[in-house]
Amino acid sequence: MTIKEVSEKHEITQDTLRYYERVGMIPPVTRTSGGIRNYSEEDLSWVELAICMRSAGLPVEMMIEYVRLFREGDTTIPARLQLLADQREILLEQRKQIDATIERLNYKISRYEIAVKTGKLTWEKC
Amino acid sequence: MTIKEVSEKHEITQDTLRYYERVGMIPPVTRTSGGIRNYSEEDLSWVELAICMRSAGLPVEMMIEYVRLFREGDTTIPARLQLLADQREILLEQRKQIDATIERLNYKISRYEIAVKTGKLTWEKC
DNA sequence: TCTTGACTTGGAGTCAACTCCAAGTGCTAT
DNA sequence: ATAGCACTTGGAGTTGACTCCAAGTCAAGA
Repeated sequence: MTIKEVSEKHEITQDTLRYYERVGMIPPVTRTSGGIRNYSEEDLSWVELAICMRSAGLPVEMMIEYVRLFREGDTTIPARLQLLADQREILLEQRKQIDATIERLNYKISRYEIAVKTGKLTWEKC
Repeated sequence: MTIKEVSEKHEITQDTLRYYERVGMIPPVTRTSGGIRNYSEEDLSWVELAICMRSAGLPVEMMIEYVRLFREGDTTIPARLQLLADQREILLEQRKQIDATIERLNYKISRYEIAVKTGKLTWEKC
């Protein structure tokens, strides 16, 4: 699969795909004899994983570390487990924060909906 | 309340508090006759709101817009309602993404936990 | 009064994560 | 075989959100 196809499939720029590879967020991608990227099934799995982690807001740095450990071999399995568990913890925390903010927005929105009918917003400061 | 007290209360640097005010993410803070910040109840509400929105990952830009509308008066109530509803939509989307990533991590972690016992990870590519 | 320390400002610097660019290479269709 | 286009690289530029700094001000205690 060419870089163009991958970029279209995942709605991500070619520049970003090259950037992910350059910084080590995914392992080096398979190339044609001419040096052109030709993403294999496995390369695609890495791309998909990277996009998934990034879209949840996890740092590029953590994926770089994960790939580094992965390429070091099976002895790093406990370290990888720890890394993934840490990131899950961060996401659970982040989700709590988002839920709190959604709740707050729900409250404000309900008050604004009433205000839209009356044309005036009562008591709250902000 | 002084900037020092506010920064300690919310575990945020004084620099960040001044930055929030400077860019208009919160309205201008009450000052003493000598020009020193003296946060009122209302100022504190704004700070708290700003911190809440930021901790969920919403952009500074949107709070600037909200404050701008707020200061324009009651005619902007429908616009503010729209703005808040849009941000809620973004957060709901973001939460979905986080949930998907947590699910993915759960799966990987469970596989790694098995691998830690056997010392070897079977089949998966990454 | 003089010093100390917390405050003020405007502006510059940093960091993560892209995003863009220039110069060069190589497949493909006419 | 040559024009055109998609690809390559290394490196520079951009954006958002802080974070730091220098120079100055002000209130309070020795």
